[in-house]
Amino acid sequence: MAKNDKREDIVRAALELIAENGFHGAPMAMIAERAGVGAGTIYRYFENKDVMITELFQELEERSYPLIKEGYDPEKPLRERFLHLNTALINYFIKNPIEFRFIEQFFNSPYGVAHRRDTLLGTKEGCDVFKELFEDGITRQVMKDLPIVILFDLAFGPILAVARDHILGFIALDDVLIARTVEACWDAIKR
Amino acid sequence: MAKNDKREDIVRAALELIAENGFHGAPMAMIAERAGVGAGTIYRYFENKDVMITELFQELEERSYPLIKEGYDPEKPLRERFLHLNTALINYFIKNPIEFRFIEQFFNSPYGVAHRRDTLLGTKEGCDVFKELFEDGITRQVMKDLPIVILFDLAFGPILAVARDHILGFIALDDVLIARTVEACWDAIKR
DNA sequence: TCTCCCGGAATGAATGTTCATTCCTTTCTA
DNA sequence: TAGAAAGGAATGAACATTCATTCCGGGAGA
Repeated sequence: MAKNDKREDIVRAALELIAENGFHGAPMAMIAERAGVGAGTIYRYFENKDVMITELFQELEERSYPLIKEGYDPEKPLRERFLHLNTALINYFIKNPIEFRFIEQFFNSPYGVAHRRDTLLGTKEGCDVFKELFEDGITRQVMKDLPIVILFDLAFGPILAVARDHILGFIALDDVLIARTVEACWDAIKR
Repeated sequence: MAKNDKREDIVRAALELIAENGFHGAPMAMIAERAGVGAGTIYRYFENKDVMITELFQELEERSYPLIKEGYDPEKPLRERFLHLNTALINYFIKNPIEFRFIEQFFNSPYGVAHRRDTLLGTKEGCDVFKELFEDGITRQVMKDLPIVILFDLAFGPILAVARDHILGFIALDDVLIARTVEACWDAIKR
């Protein structure tokens, strides 16, 4: 029990500090202090900082994936499925700003490039639902016949940008604005 | 003459190393070595690393802005103007991958957030042409009536993502693919 | 024409700081 | 009381920055 508590404290502290200040604004000593833990203790739970960051990301991924798929019905029409997923995604981001900022940092770092390479090219599970959705959309001629990667970019590029602008305070998203933004993404990929 | 040469060498070396390895993979000593210059020499041209990075970005901005505006005709119809600008932008990125990667690093760092704040909220010149274009599009009811910031994100989010994926080798863009991607961005923002 | 200085430019070893990681000590727990 | 867990001072590597020293071009004087 105490073991998991301590690990949880470290994870939360690392997440917060990295989200706030980036990887290089989150020294291990500072993470330890915020977690209320000795500097050496972190190394009882994680081999080193790199491993810690990678595991942190994986845990976030596993935690968020079910939330985003919640209520997803693969029998519904394509458009509806897309709107559902993208709305869930943007809502997850703005309701979990700390997590979002960490994910952003992760993707914009060497870790993220490797991860993207595995996901897009390799044989790694992950965005299965999205991939299926796009492949389905192309074969049924509902979406533009573009490489999957470009469809991804058209669909998620703006979502990430909008979420970031909301979290940084450049816009104030509400449900209406979110719905209209997601619709606009649909316009970009639909035929 | 020799003076500018040396400064040029430093700028080029810094640009390359930061684009390749990020800010933290480009120590001053390494920049100096690649520039063929003593470590102390850099400080004859730039007050410190922060100032160097900021000036680097400003120089890139000044150099690229005219290239993107080249051939832009404010009298043409909105759609045509948008396609022209966005195509020029993506072409600039994929023809200058080093510059693109540096700009990406810059925007995904505390430097970039400050810059974005100034550009979007403050009274800083910069994306005048784009801002005018979007405002024009909204008042003429050709574009969706969304906050300018969201239109920016819909238009440029995918462009950045696609350029990155091309440069990292995840897709191979050609003129046709570029044209179709830019059209898709137009679909996202048009009414 | 040749020599000798002078001053700014360039250099890179030295400095001080920040950090990840280690490892010996202390504190729990069973 | 033994053994595991936690703590945090110590270590050493990596860095940005400084500064005493060297280099070099060109101008004055012979």
